[in-house]
Amino acid sequence: MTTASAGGRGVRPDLIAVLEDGGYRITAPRRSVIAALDRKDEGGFTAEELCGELPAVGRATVYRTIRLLQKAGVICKLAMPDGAPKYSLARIEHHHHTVCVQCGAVGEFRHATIERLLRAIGQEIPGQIVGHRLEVFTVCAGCG
Amino acid sequence: MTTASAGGRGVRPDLIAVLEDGGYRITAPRRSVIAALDRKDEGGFTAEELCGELPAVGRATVYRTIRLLQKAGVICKLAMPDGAPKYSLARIEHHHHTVCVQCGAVGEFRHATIERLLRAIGQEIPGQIVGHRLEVFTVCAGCG
DNA sequence: CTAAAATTGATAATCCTCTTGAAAATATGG
DNA sequence: CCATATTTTCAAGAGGATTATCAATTTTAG
Repeated sequence: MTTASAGGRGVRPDLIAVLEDGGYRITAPRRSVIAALDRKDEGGFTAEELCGELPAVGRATVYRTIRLLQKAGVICKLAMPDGAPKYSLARIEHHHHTVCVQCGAVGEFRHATIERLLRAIGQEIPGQIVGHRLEVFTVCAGCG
Repeated sequence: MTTASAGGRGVRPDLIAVLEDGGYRITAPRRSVIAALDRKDEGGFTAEELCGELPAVGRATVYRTIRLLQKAGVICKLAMPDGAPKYSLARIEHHHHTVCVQCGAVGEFRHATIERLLRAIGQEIPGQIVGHRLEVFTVCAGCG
């Protein structure tokens, strides 16, 4: 298994490049948002949190940038146990999340067997699998 | 693997009994909600949808009854790909969901390997696993 | 440098889900 | 039946996330 949290923090995607590749302009506000994201180490974040960290950037722009990066696949939107939305930077290409039910900290992990398993399931359920979401709820080390 | 949808529709829990066991009163509005749930065959439902089907039952009561059944474990709250909440009746004890990204139909399935896998993951991630959520997004047979 | 095209930002609006409060109705044990 | 605790209702609204508006600003190609 691979974790983004413990030890090697996984690969940090070059978000600027992602925007460039998408044909978007590299503006100061976008740089700010990306810088803030780069500063984030672990744990996921809410849109509002990001807005708070970037008083100089308008809320709309923060949301718009999140959406861009989401479409590009480098940000995932995920749901807390209660359904509240949270975002997390995709450091591992394809991965799943752990969410601490106490503090809300988000981690990433990848487990090859899961992918294999999903393929197996795909052959058994009607219809075609186009995606999935796996969230493991935990009480993290800090909260335990 | 077991599916609730295809073929045998799984076991329908006795929702009235669930409430009785919980020490709750069996009232007419609760019967209505339960009857509506029993009528539901597949696909999950939104709270608002249920309210619409039961004009005689107050919204608050619908929500409260959902919550009761949720706590009792016979209704699951799940999230559509966009995060919108939806509920589904738990016909299979412990299970996961398929969600059609086109029509939103929800199915249930169970795959023993997943449970085993989660246990394996538990030994590798920090903290303690207290739950999980697995949703497989599909384009269902009808929409394909 | 210049103009066209893209982007921003402040605010308010919007959309949703879900909860509240107070009064009226109902289930249930004895 | 009665008394009592539980439940229901309705309407209003809390609360949250996200989006609309649109004039003003900024980027970028040429």
